[in-house]
Amino acid sequence: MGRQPCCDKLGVKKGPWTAEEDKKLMTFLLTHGQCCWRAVPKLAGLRRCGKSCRLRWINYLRPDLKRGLLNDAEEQIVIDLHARLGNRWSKIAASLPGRTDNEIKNHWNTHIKKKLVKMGIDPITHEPLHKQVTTPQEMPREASNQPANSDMNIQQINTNIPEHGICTNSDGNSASENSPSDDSEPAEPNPNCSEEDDPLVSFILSDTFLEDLTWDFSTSSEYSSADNPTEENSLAWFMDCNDFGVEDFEL
DNA sequence: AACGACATCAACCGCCGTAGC
DNA sequence: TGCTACGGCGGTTGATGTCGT
Repeated sequence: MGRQPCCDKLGVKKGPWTAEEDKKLMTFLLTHGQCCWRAVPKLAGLRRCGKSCRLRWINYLRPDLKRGLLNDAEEQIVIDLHARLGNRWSKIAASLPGRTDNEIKNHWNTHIKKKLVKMGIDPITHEPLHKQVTTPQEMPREASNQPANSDMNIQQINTNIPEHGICTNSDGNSASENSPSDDSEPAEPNPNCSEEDDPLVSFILSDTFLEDLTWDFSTSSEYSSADNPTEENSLAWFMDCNDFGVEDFEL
């Protein structure tokens, strides 16, 4: 026998979350922390699937989330990382504190994609649209919606592939815009645009940066005393960070 | 003011890798 | 060793909001 089922489908509520459900989930998680998601709905008194609770917390309730549209700098980071990583939204989100993979994915599909197309850049390959020559050999890659380097692992990507995107050339355009990568092979590192040349990219891709993303809300000094974080402090932090008011939770 | 088209985004679905039994 | 649940991920959907006519 394996484990017990994740959640019995019967009696599990779906659809938009109510303020009361949010309150229950948030209070539970702030009090007990994240344990096994399967147990969360039961312990928190929710008729939801554990997966649903996890998603709600990560995408909406998590106190360290940023609100609002991505700014230009964040957008540029997304574009650059997408050029390297493809649709690995969670990896991209890990480089943007306070942003979720879902949020970035949505923003990509609704804003950035169109912006790139307007600029004449293929949002999938990040190459100029007019250079797109579809050969039979290239079809599978396009069909899989992956960039040329998608089969490389992250380490390879971070160490081997050319760095282009945020880096700008002398015209002020992003290097990826004018990338002469007509061949589908991983190009040699661009001497004019390397990771080392771009401190922002270098920092984002460094282990130090990623390790700093602890998301440990309880350690936020502004809203919790350093040695004794309380639920009240956490709630205060949350209320400051979210655009709905206290009255929504009837607190 | 009413309607349809389009845009946005929260949430669901299904798949995959990992780990427990 | 194989089965199964868990956690996580990316793709997709549908409800809602906004804009144009």
